[in-house]
Amino acid sequence: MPRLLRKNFFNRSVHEVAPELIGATLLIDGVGGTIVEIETYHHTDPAAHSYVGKTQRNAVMFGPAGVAYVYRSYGIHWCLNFVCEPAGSASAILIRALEPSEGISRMQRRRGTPEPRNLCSGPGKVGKALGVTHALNGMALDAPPFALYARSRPVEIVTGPRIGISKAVDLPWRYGLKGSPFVSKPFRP
DNA sequence: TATGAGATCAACT
DNA sequence: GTTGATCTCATAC
Repeated sequence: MPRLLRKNFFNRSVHEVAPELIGATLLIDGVGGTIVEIETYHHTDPAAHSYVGKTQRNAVMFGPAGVAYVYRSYGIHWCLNFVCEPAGSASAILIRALEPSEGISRMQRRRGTPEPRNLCSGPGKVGKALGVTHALNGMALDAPPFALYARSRPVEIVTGPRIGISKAVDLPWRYGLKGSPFVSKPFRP
């Protein structure tokens, strides 16, 4: 049986947590799969929502670790983050892509496409496929509807610059599962 | 394969 | 009024 990740798993720096999340399994209401791509954001990072201080939108980033931070992206998409580090550090990990494994038919229905490689290959797609909404903002990651399982075998990790940002574009804070065809964009060798 | 527009909203200038 | 931690579809090469 896989090991359930508890809240205190997130009570560390995003850069300690991130590599351990690659290969872990994320389910929401029984739907999801293996995490293959994430990005980290930190309060000292100009690209982070929390960089400019606490606002109504990013408030949960300033609270305890081990909860979800959900925000509306481009007015269209819901994007899911995991809040890390002790309270007040305002850092989080953006879930960018999954390899679908559970509830695939529900994801196909929500996404309107049958292609497994296209179900969760981007933060907005993950949000839609897993039914993420604002209602999940601030909710604990170790209680329903969330379920997070540690990876059961070692994985090879690749890193690179983050995607879709205009500040701090060179920081290599994008993490991926090496060779996975389910990432949002290929990692440069 | 690559580039561009439109969708749509909260935060910020 | 402008800008995004984006995606899809259309049109062009």
